[in-house]
Amino acid sequence: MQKTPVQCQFAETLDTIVGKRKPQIIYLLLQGEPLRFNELRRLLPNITQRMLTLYLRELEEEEIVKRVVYPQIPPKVEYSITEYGKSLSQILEALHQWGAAHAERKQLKKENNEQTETD
Amino acid sequence: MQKTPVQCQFAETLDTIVGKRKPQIIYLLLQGEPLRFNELRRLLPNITQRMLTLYLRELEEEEIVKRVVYPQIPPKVEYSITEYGKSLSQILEALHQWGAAHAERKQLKKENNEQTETD
DNA sequence: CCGAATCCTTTAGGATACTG
DNA sequence: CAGTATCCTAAAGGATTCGG
Repeated sequence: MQKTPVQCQFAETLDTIVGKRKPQIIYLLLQGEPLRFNELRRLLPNITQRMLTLYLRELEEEEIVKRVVYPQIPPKVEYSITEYGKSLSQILEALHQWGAAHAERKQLKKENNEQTETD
Repeated sequence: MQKTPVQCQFAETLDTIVGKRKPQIIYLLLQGEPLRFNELRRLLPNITQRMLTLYLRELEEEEIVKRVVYPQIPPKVEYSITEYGKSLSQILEALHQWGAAHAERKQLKKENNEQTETD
């Protein structure tokens, strides 16, 4: 019985959340309100139907997101976060906060460079 | 003055830590001990010199990792985590733990499927 | 409204050989 | 020992078109 290597732990998690706009999709659904396909589309600037569909299928596959089809004309499909998906909340928040701090730091560094260049 | 969109916060962070073995490199250096190039190579199964170099350069660029060259023959270079790099610790831990839990869940699900297939 | 199917471009990652 | 330099493949992302 082989212990799962450290490497895989990261890979498992990152495979789940990595993708150009996957984190944002999860983040939007973590707000609690179910969202329809075209609502998500509007909230994700310039995303193609293909990519949105792909991301949602992947998230559905891993039971992060629940897909509910209302059999009516015109069709209506709602996506919402699952209980399991909510377990990603801390990670997303951590990523979000670090990103903000990082951007700030970059900005400061840039200003410092501009400062010292004129010395 | 435009507010940084939510999307970018995730992108900033993920750009920093995403890569097939980047998280593991950070994780290894977070242990505290500086590591030499070939030590890292040994600790990262099957990584090529090229990829290790690339990852390290990227991390150095973002000041996550500090590179120290000892001018001697044969050459000696040590890589260590920076104070700033340590701020990634929580994120890495969170990813690590979720990955472990996720793997466990997957395993349970698989067992359940095998169970119900024989009903 | 919510997709599937097809085709195309870009990038990440790797194999291999060479060097101060 | 610690890298560079080339070349190559697979996968991610995207543009566009079609359909129930």
